[in-house]
Amino acid sequence: MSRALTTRFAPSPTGRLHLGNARTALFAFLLARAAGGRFVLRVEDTDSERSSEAFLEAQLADLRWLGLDWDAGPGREDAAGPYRQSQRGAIYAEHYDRLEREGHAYPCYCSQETLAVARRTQLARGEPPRYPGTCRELGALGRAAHEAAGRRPVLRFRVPPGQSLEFDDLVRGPQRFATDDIGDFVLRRADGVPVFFFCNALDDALMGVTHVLRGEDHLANTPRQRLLLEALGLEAPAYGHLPLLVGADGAPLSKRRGAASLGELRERGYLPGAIANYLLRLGHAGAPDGWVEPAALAGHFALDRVGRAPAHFDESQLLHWQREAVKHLDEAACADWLGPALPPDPGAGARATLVRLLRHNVLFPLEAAPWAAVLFGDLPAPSGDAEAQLHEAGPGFFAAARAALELAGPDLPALAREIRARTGRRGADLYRPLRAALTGRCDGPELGPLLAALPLDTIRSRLEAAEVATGRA
RNA sequence: GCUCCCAUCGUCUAGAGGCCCAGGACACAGCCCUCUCAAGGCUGCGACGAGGGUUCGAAUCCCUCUGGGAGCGCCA
Repeated sequence: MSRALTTRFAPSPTGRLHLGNARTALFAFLLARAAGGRFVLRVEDTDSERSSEAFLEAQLADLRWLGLDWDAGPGREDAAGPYRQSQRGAIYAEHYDRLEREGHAYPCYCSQETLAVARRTQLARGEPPRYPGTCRELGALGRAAHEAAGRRPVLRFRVPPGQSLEFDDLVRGPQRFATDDIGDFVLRRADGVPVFFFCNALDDALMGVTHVLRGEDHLANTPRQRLLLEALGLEAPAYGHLPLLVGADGAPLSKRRGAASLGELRERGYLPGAIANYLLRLGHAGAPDGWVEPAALAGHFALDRVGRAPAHFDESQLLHWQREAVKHLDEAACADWLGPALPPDPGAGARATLVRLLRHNVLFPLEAAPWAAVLFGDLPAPSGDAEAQLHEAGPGFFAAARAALELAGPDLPALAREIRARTGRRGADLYRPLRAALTGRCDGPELGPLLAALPLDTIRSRLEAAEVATGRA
């Protein structure tokens, strides 16, 4: 029976997720969904020093927000769990024993200083730095001596010499490595903590992962991990290495260089669909030109359309997808999105009115906030161009507008007709000063609905204020 | 230092020897529409990193250079 295609995302909770992580996660998720397979989330928290519960919670929240639901992982345990590496110590111990028993791994007592010196000399000689093999053939006696001296060994994998390793990378094609280019690598630190190479590969195999998508920086790890799994008699997944995401300066995105985290983008009001639509097209061809609904994303993802060159993150592109995302928001979702940025309770139904008015006029919730004041509070001081608009029209215009309002009411077509009859103004000459007086600015939603949403008294007093401000005789 | 990878408009990309004096999207500029902003429509700007080959013909194949990236850890 063939296993369902299974992918995974395996973050370390040592910080917030950034866009590069998000893209890797998204692609893995889409690959699974496109094939009707499974998506697993595994937490690589073996480094208790740097991992934190708070980061873990934040990462899980960010992934859920992006729409990446895992079939197995934290909160969705199954027989292959636990899905936190910090809870898998017994499993690792068992495999360490086996590796050592069968001669695939050996204890190494070399000090870090010794190794650093060796590395330096190798580098100076123009050789690649590699473990010199000092402890490789250490007998029982030698070990006993080190132990007696109180040294704690690391466990090293014995890389078989003289072999050529070949495999197909899911995105980069055929790869070939020589085992002679790979030094014996560490599987377990002296303090007993398992290292990435080991638990990452082992867990993938144990959790039934069939396709691993990860950053290009892991490409050279792949032969080691395949070697390791082979020694354990486990089936290795297929690996695909995604090109890195780089910033405008061409340097890889990293949190410490100010790359925005997913969480920050979210706090700034970006919509998950905007992020996903952008990411789908970053270093990946074949997506249609227009907006793709989140649920349809998987249908547009194909591994063979993933590029091999580093992709630049460009916020103006993200902004475009944000615009699309807002456009495709329904009213309820829009209210949820805008809600937190609006004042507590501008009054019954007021919030819904605001949302309806602003739906197509703002890109971020922050831009909506000032409108709450415009509609239901005191008018902020007019902008410069609004003020110019006011003076261009003059007090007579606003006096006429006030009189017209008493006759026609707040219905824009009727009101405009009445004002036109009294002032001779029409079109832009009529609407723009009206807008300026009513909102204190020159941009914003359509005037008709705006007028209908404003209390009649507010309209009156703002027209009067404009008349006074422009110098009523 | 050594090994490996990558290279088309500002950005994401199409392009797998003639369909390409290179197509699309975003951005930018202009025009139209319009009470404004946005949206929408139209037009424009804009690239095969350089040099050598191979070929009747190269963005596509080969070589060199340049530029960028990755890896070589008791980091993940």
